[in-house]
Amino acid sequence: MNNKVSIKDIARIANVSVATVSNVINQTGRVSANTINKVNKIIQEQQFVPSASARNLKNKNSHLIAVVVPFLEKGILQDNPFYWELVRGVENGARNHEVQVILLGTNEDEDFSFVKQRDLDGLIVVGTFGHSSALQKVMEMGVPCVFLDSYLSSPDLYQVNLDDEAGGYLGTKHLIGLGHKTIAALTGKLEEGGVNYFRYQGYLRALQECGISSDPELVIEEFSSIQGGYQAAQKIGSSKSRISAVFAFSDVSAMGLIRGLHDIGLSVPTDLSVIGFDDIFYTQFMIPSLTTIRQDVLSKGQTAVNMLLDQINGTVSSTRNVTIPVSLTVRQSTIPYSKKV
Amino acid sequence: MNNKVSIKDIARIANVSVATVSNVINQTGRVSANTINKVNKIIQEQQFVPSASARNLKNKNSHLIAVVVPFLEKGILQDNPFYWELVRGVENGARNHEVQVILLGTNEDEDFSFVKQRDLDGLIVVGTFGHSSALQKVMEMGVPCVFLDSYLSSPDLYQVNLDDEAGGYLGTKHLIGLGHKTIAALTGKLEEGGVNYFRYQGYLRALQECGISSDPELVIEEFSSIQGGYQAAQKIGSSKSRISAVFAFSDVSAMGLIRGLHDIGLSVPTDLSVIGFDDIFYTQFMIPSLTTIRQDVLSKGQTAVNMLLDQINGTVSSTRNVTIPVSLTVRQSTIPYSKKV
DNA sequence: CTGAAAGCGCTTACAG
DNA sequence: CTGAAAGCGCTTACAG
Repeated sequence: MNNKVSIKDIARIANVSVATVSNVINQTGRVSANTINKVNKIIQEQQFVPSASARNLKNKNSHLIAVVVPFLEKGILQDNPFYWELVRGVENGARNHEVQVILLGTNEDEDFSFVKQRDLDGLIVVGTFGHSSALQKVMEMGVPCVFLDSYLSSPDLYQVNLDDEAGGYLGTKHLIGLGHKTIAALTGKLEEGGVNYFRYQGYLRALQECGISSDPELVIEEFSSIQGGYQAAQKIGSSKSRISAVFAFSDVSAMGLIRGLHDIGLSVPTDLSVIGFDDIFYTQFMIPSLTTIRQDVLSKGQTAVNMLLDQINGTVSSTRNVTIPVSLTVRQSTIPYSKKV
Repeated sequence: MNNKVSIKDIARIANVSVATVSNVINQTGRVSANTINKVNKIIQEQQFVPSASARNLKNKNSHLIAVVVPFLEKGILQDNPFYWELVRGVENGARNHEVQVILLGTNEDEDFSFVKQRDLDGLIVVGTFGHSSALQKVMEMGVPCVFLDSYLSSPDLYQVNLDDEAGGYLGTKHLIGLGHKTIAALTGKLEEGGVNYFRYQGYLRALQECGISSDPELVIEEFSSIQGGYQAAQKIGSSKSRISAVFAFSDVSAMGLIRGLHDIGLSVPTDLSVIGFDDIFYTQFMIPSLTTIRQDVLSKGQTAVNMLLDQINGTVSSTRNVTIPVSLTVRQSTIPYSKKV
């Protein structure tokens, strides 16, 4: 390629030692103002950029972090705009601190050898579970790590989670407040300790608080995707219970659901009220626009990098556990039970 | 951190030289079967992973590529699921070839010094223009590179583009075939040589072919986003021309448009037909579902990595220019002019 | 078939 | 204030 100029070349041209060049680059040691200027000028002229590999070899820090997201199926990342939002946040946070981010998909049998191989400074792992082997391996390596949406029980771990329980509660309360009593929950897979699990707990709490008994028949565990939502419509349409509202635990499943209901002759919100979760970009433009529980995914990503960098730099950060708040955004897809046709 | 084991440790334990260990790792030189077994066993036991930095320092290849995507605003990546789709494709393609991918946002004044710094094997650059300074810099460095959606005139450059002109043509023909004659184009920014520009050329060609004169009044250059589409609805609603159909050059703008029309009392498709472009994940679940020009973004990303890796490995690849095909997907948002109410 | 040695491009005590 | 030298963990001729 281009015959790269090295610190040696700079030293030769400037008539100083490489140690001195190194010192001006890193602003270490004592160097005279004159030398500093001379060397810097030559660095400019030669467009010299220090080699990350060589530095890494000495320093053991790569200024590289990886964001590790789970694969949907073998070898392909999840088809969910949610991850993009997250990754955007991470890129943004990392950029301001001069570390670069490697994007990596993993399945359960990942051995995380890339961490050693590249001497990664840290890891952001999204959506693991307590029983996952990933967790074990990462802990063994002792590499700085922040877990996202993972709800791990060990208090030593750095984690950022959403206030999922509150979200489940808020959404359900909203529906109850509108006079709905038979409220289905389109939960997605309900793994104990998973994101959906906590949203479900919030749903239950709201119900209980209002003296509405929960009914297992109203819990639909369809896969939390647009297709899952679409299929759930069938079950809801044919339910014996007189469901008047549905709480979908993701916006994408709400979207699929609404279309599914439409296809079997049920309209939102006139026949059923629907509330989603996430507040992805399209919700406010849907017809009807979607009432939802809002979370700030971008800031979730940013928070995660910041925690990671604090950890890497040994900055004392007292909090290992951050919970991102949620809020209710009311739009057109939910109406009072009394206005139902 | 963890006291990493090096090739030296392996050599010591195995009672051989580091050269020999290196040879078994890389399957180079001549090593006896016995030694190979012995060394490999120890490598396993010690969970030895060679240091990428050390290797890179010798070999000058980092097994690292970067995908460079433009920022929306200062420091934050574009809020468009399209990029996630692309990046997914890249990750997938890279994974199979043991290179890892760094995700990087850039603005116009990026100096690309990270390429030298990290000794990147290659670059995938999305959405540049011919006049961009990025292009200049990348060419100067002589680093292997593939441009996506960039339409650069130099024939030496490796490029992957969509058949945008055909897309514009196909969509317009569809509308004309349905009997529409006054067809607005919601183009997004029309930079010459840009993606939207070619879609627009296709639109013009279809019009001309059918003897319909084009009318500049029907071209709306609103920003190609959901908000842009929403705002465009105003212009269309208040147009003097009796517009019966709109070709939105992106699905997201079509989504915003449909909602915007709805808010001023116009329904799709009864009052106006609307066709989009891209076929993003939600289109078929919209109410009405969206007729659109489909492109396979995932395979676009995969194609790009493959071209890049061929280039890096010096594999003879005759084609420097790949054009991804488009197709028309007819759904509910477009109906015959005659059925208009 | 195996090993000693140089060198990739840096940083970091240490001496002066 | 400046420089000589060792060393980070590998690879690669070269000798044997």
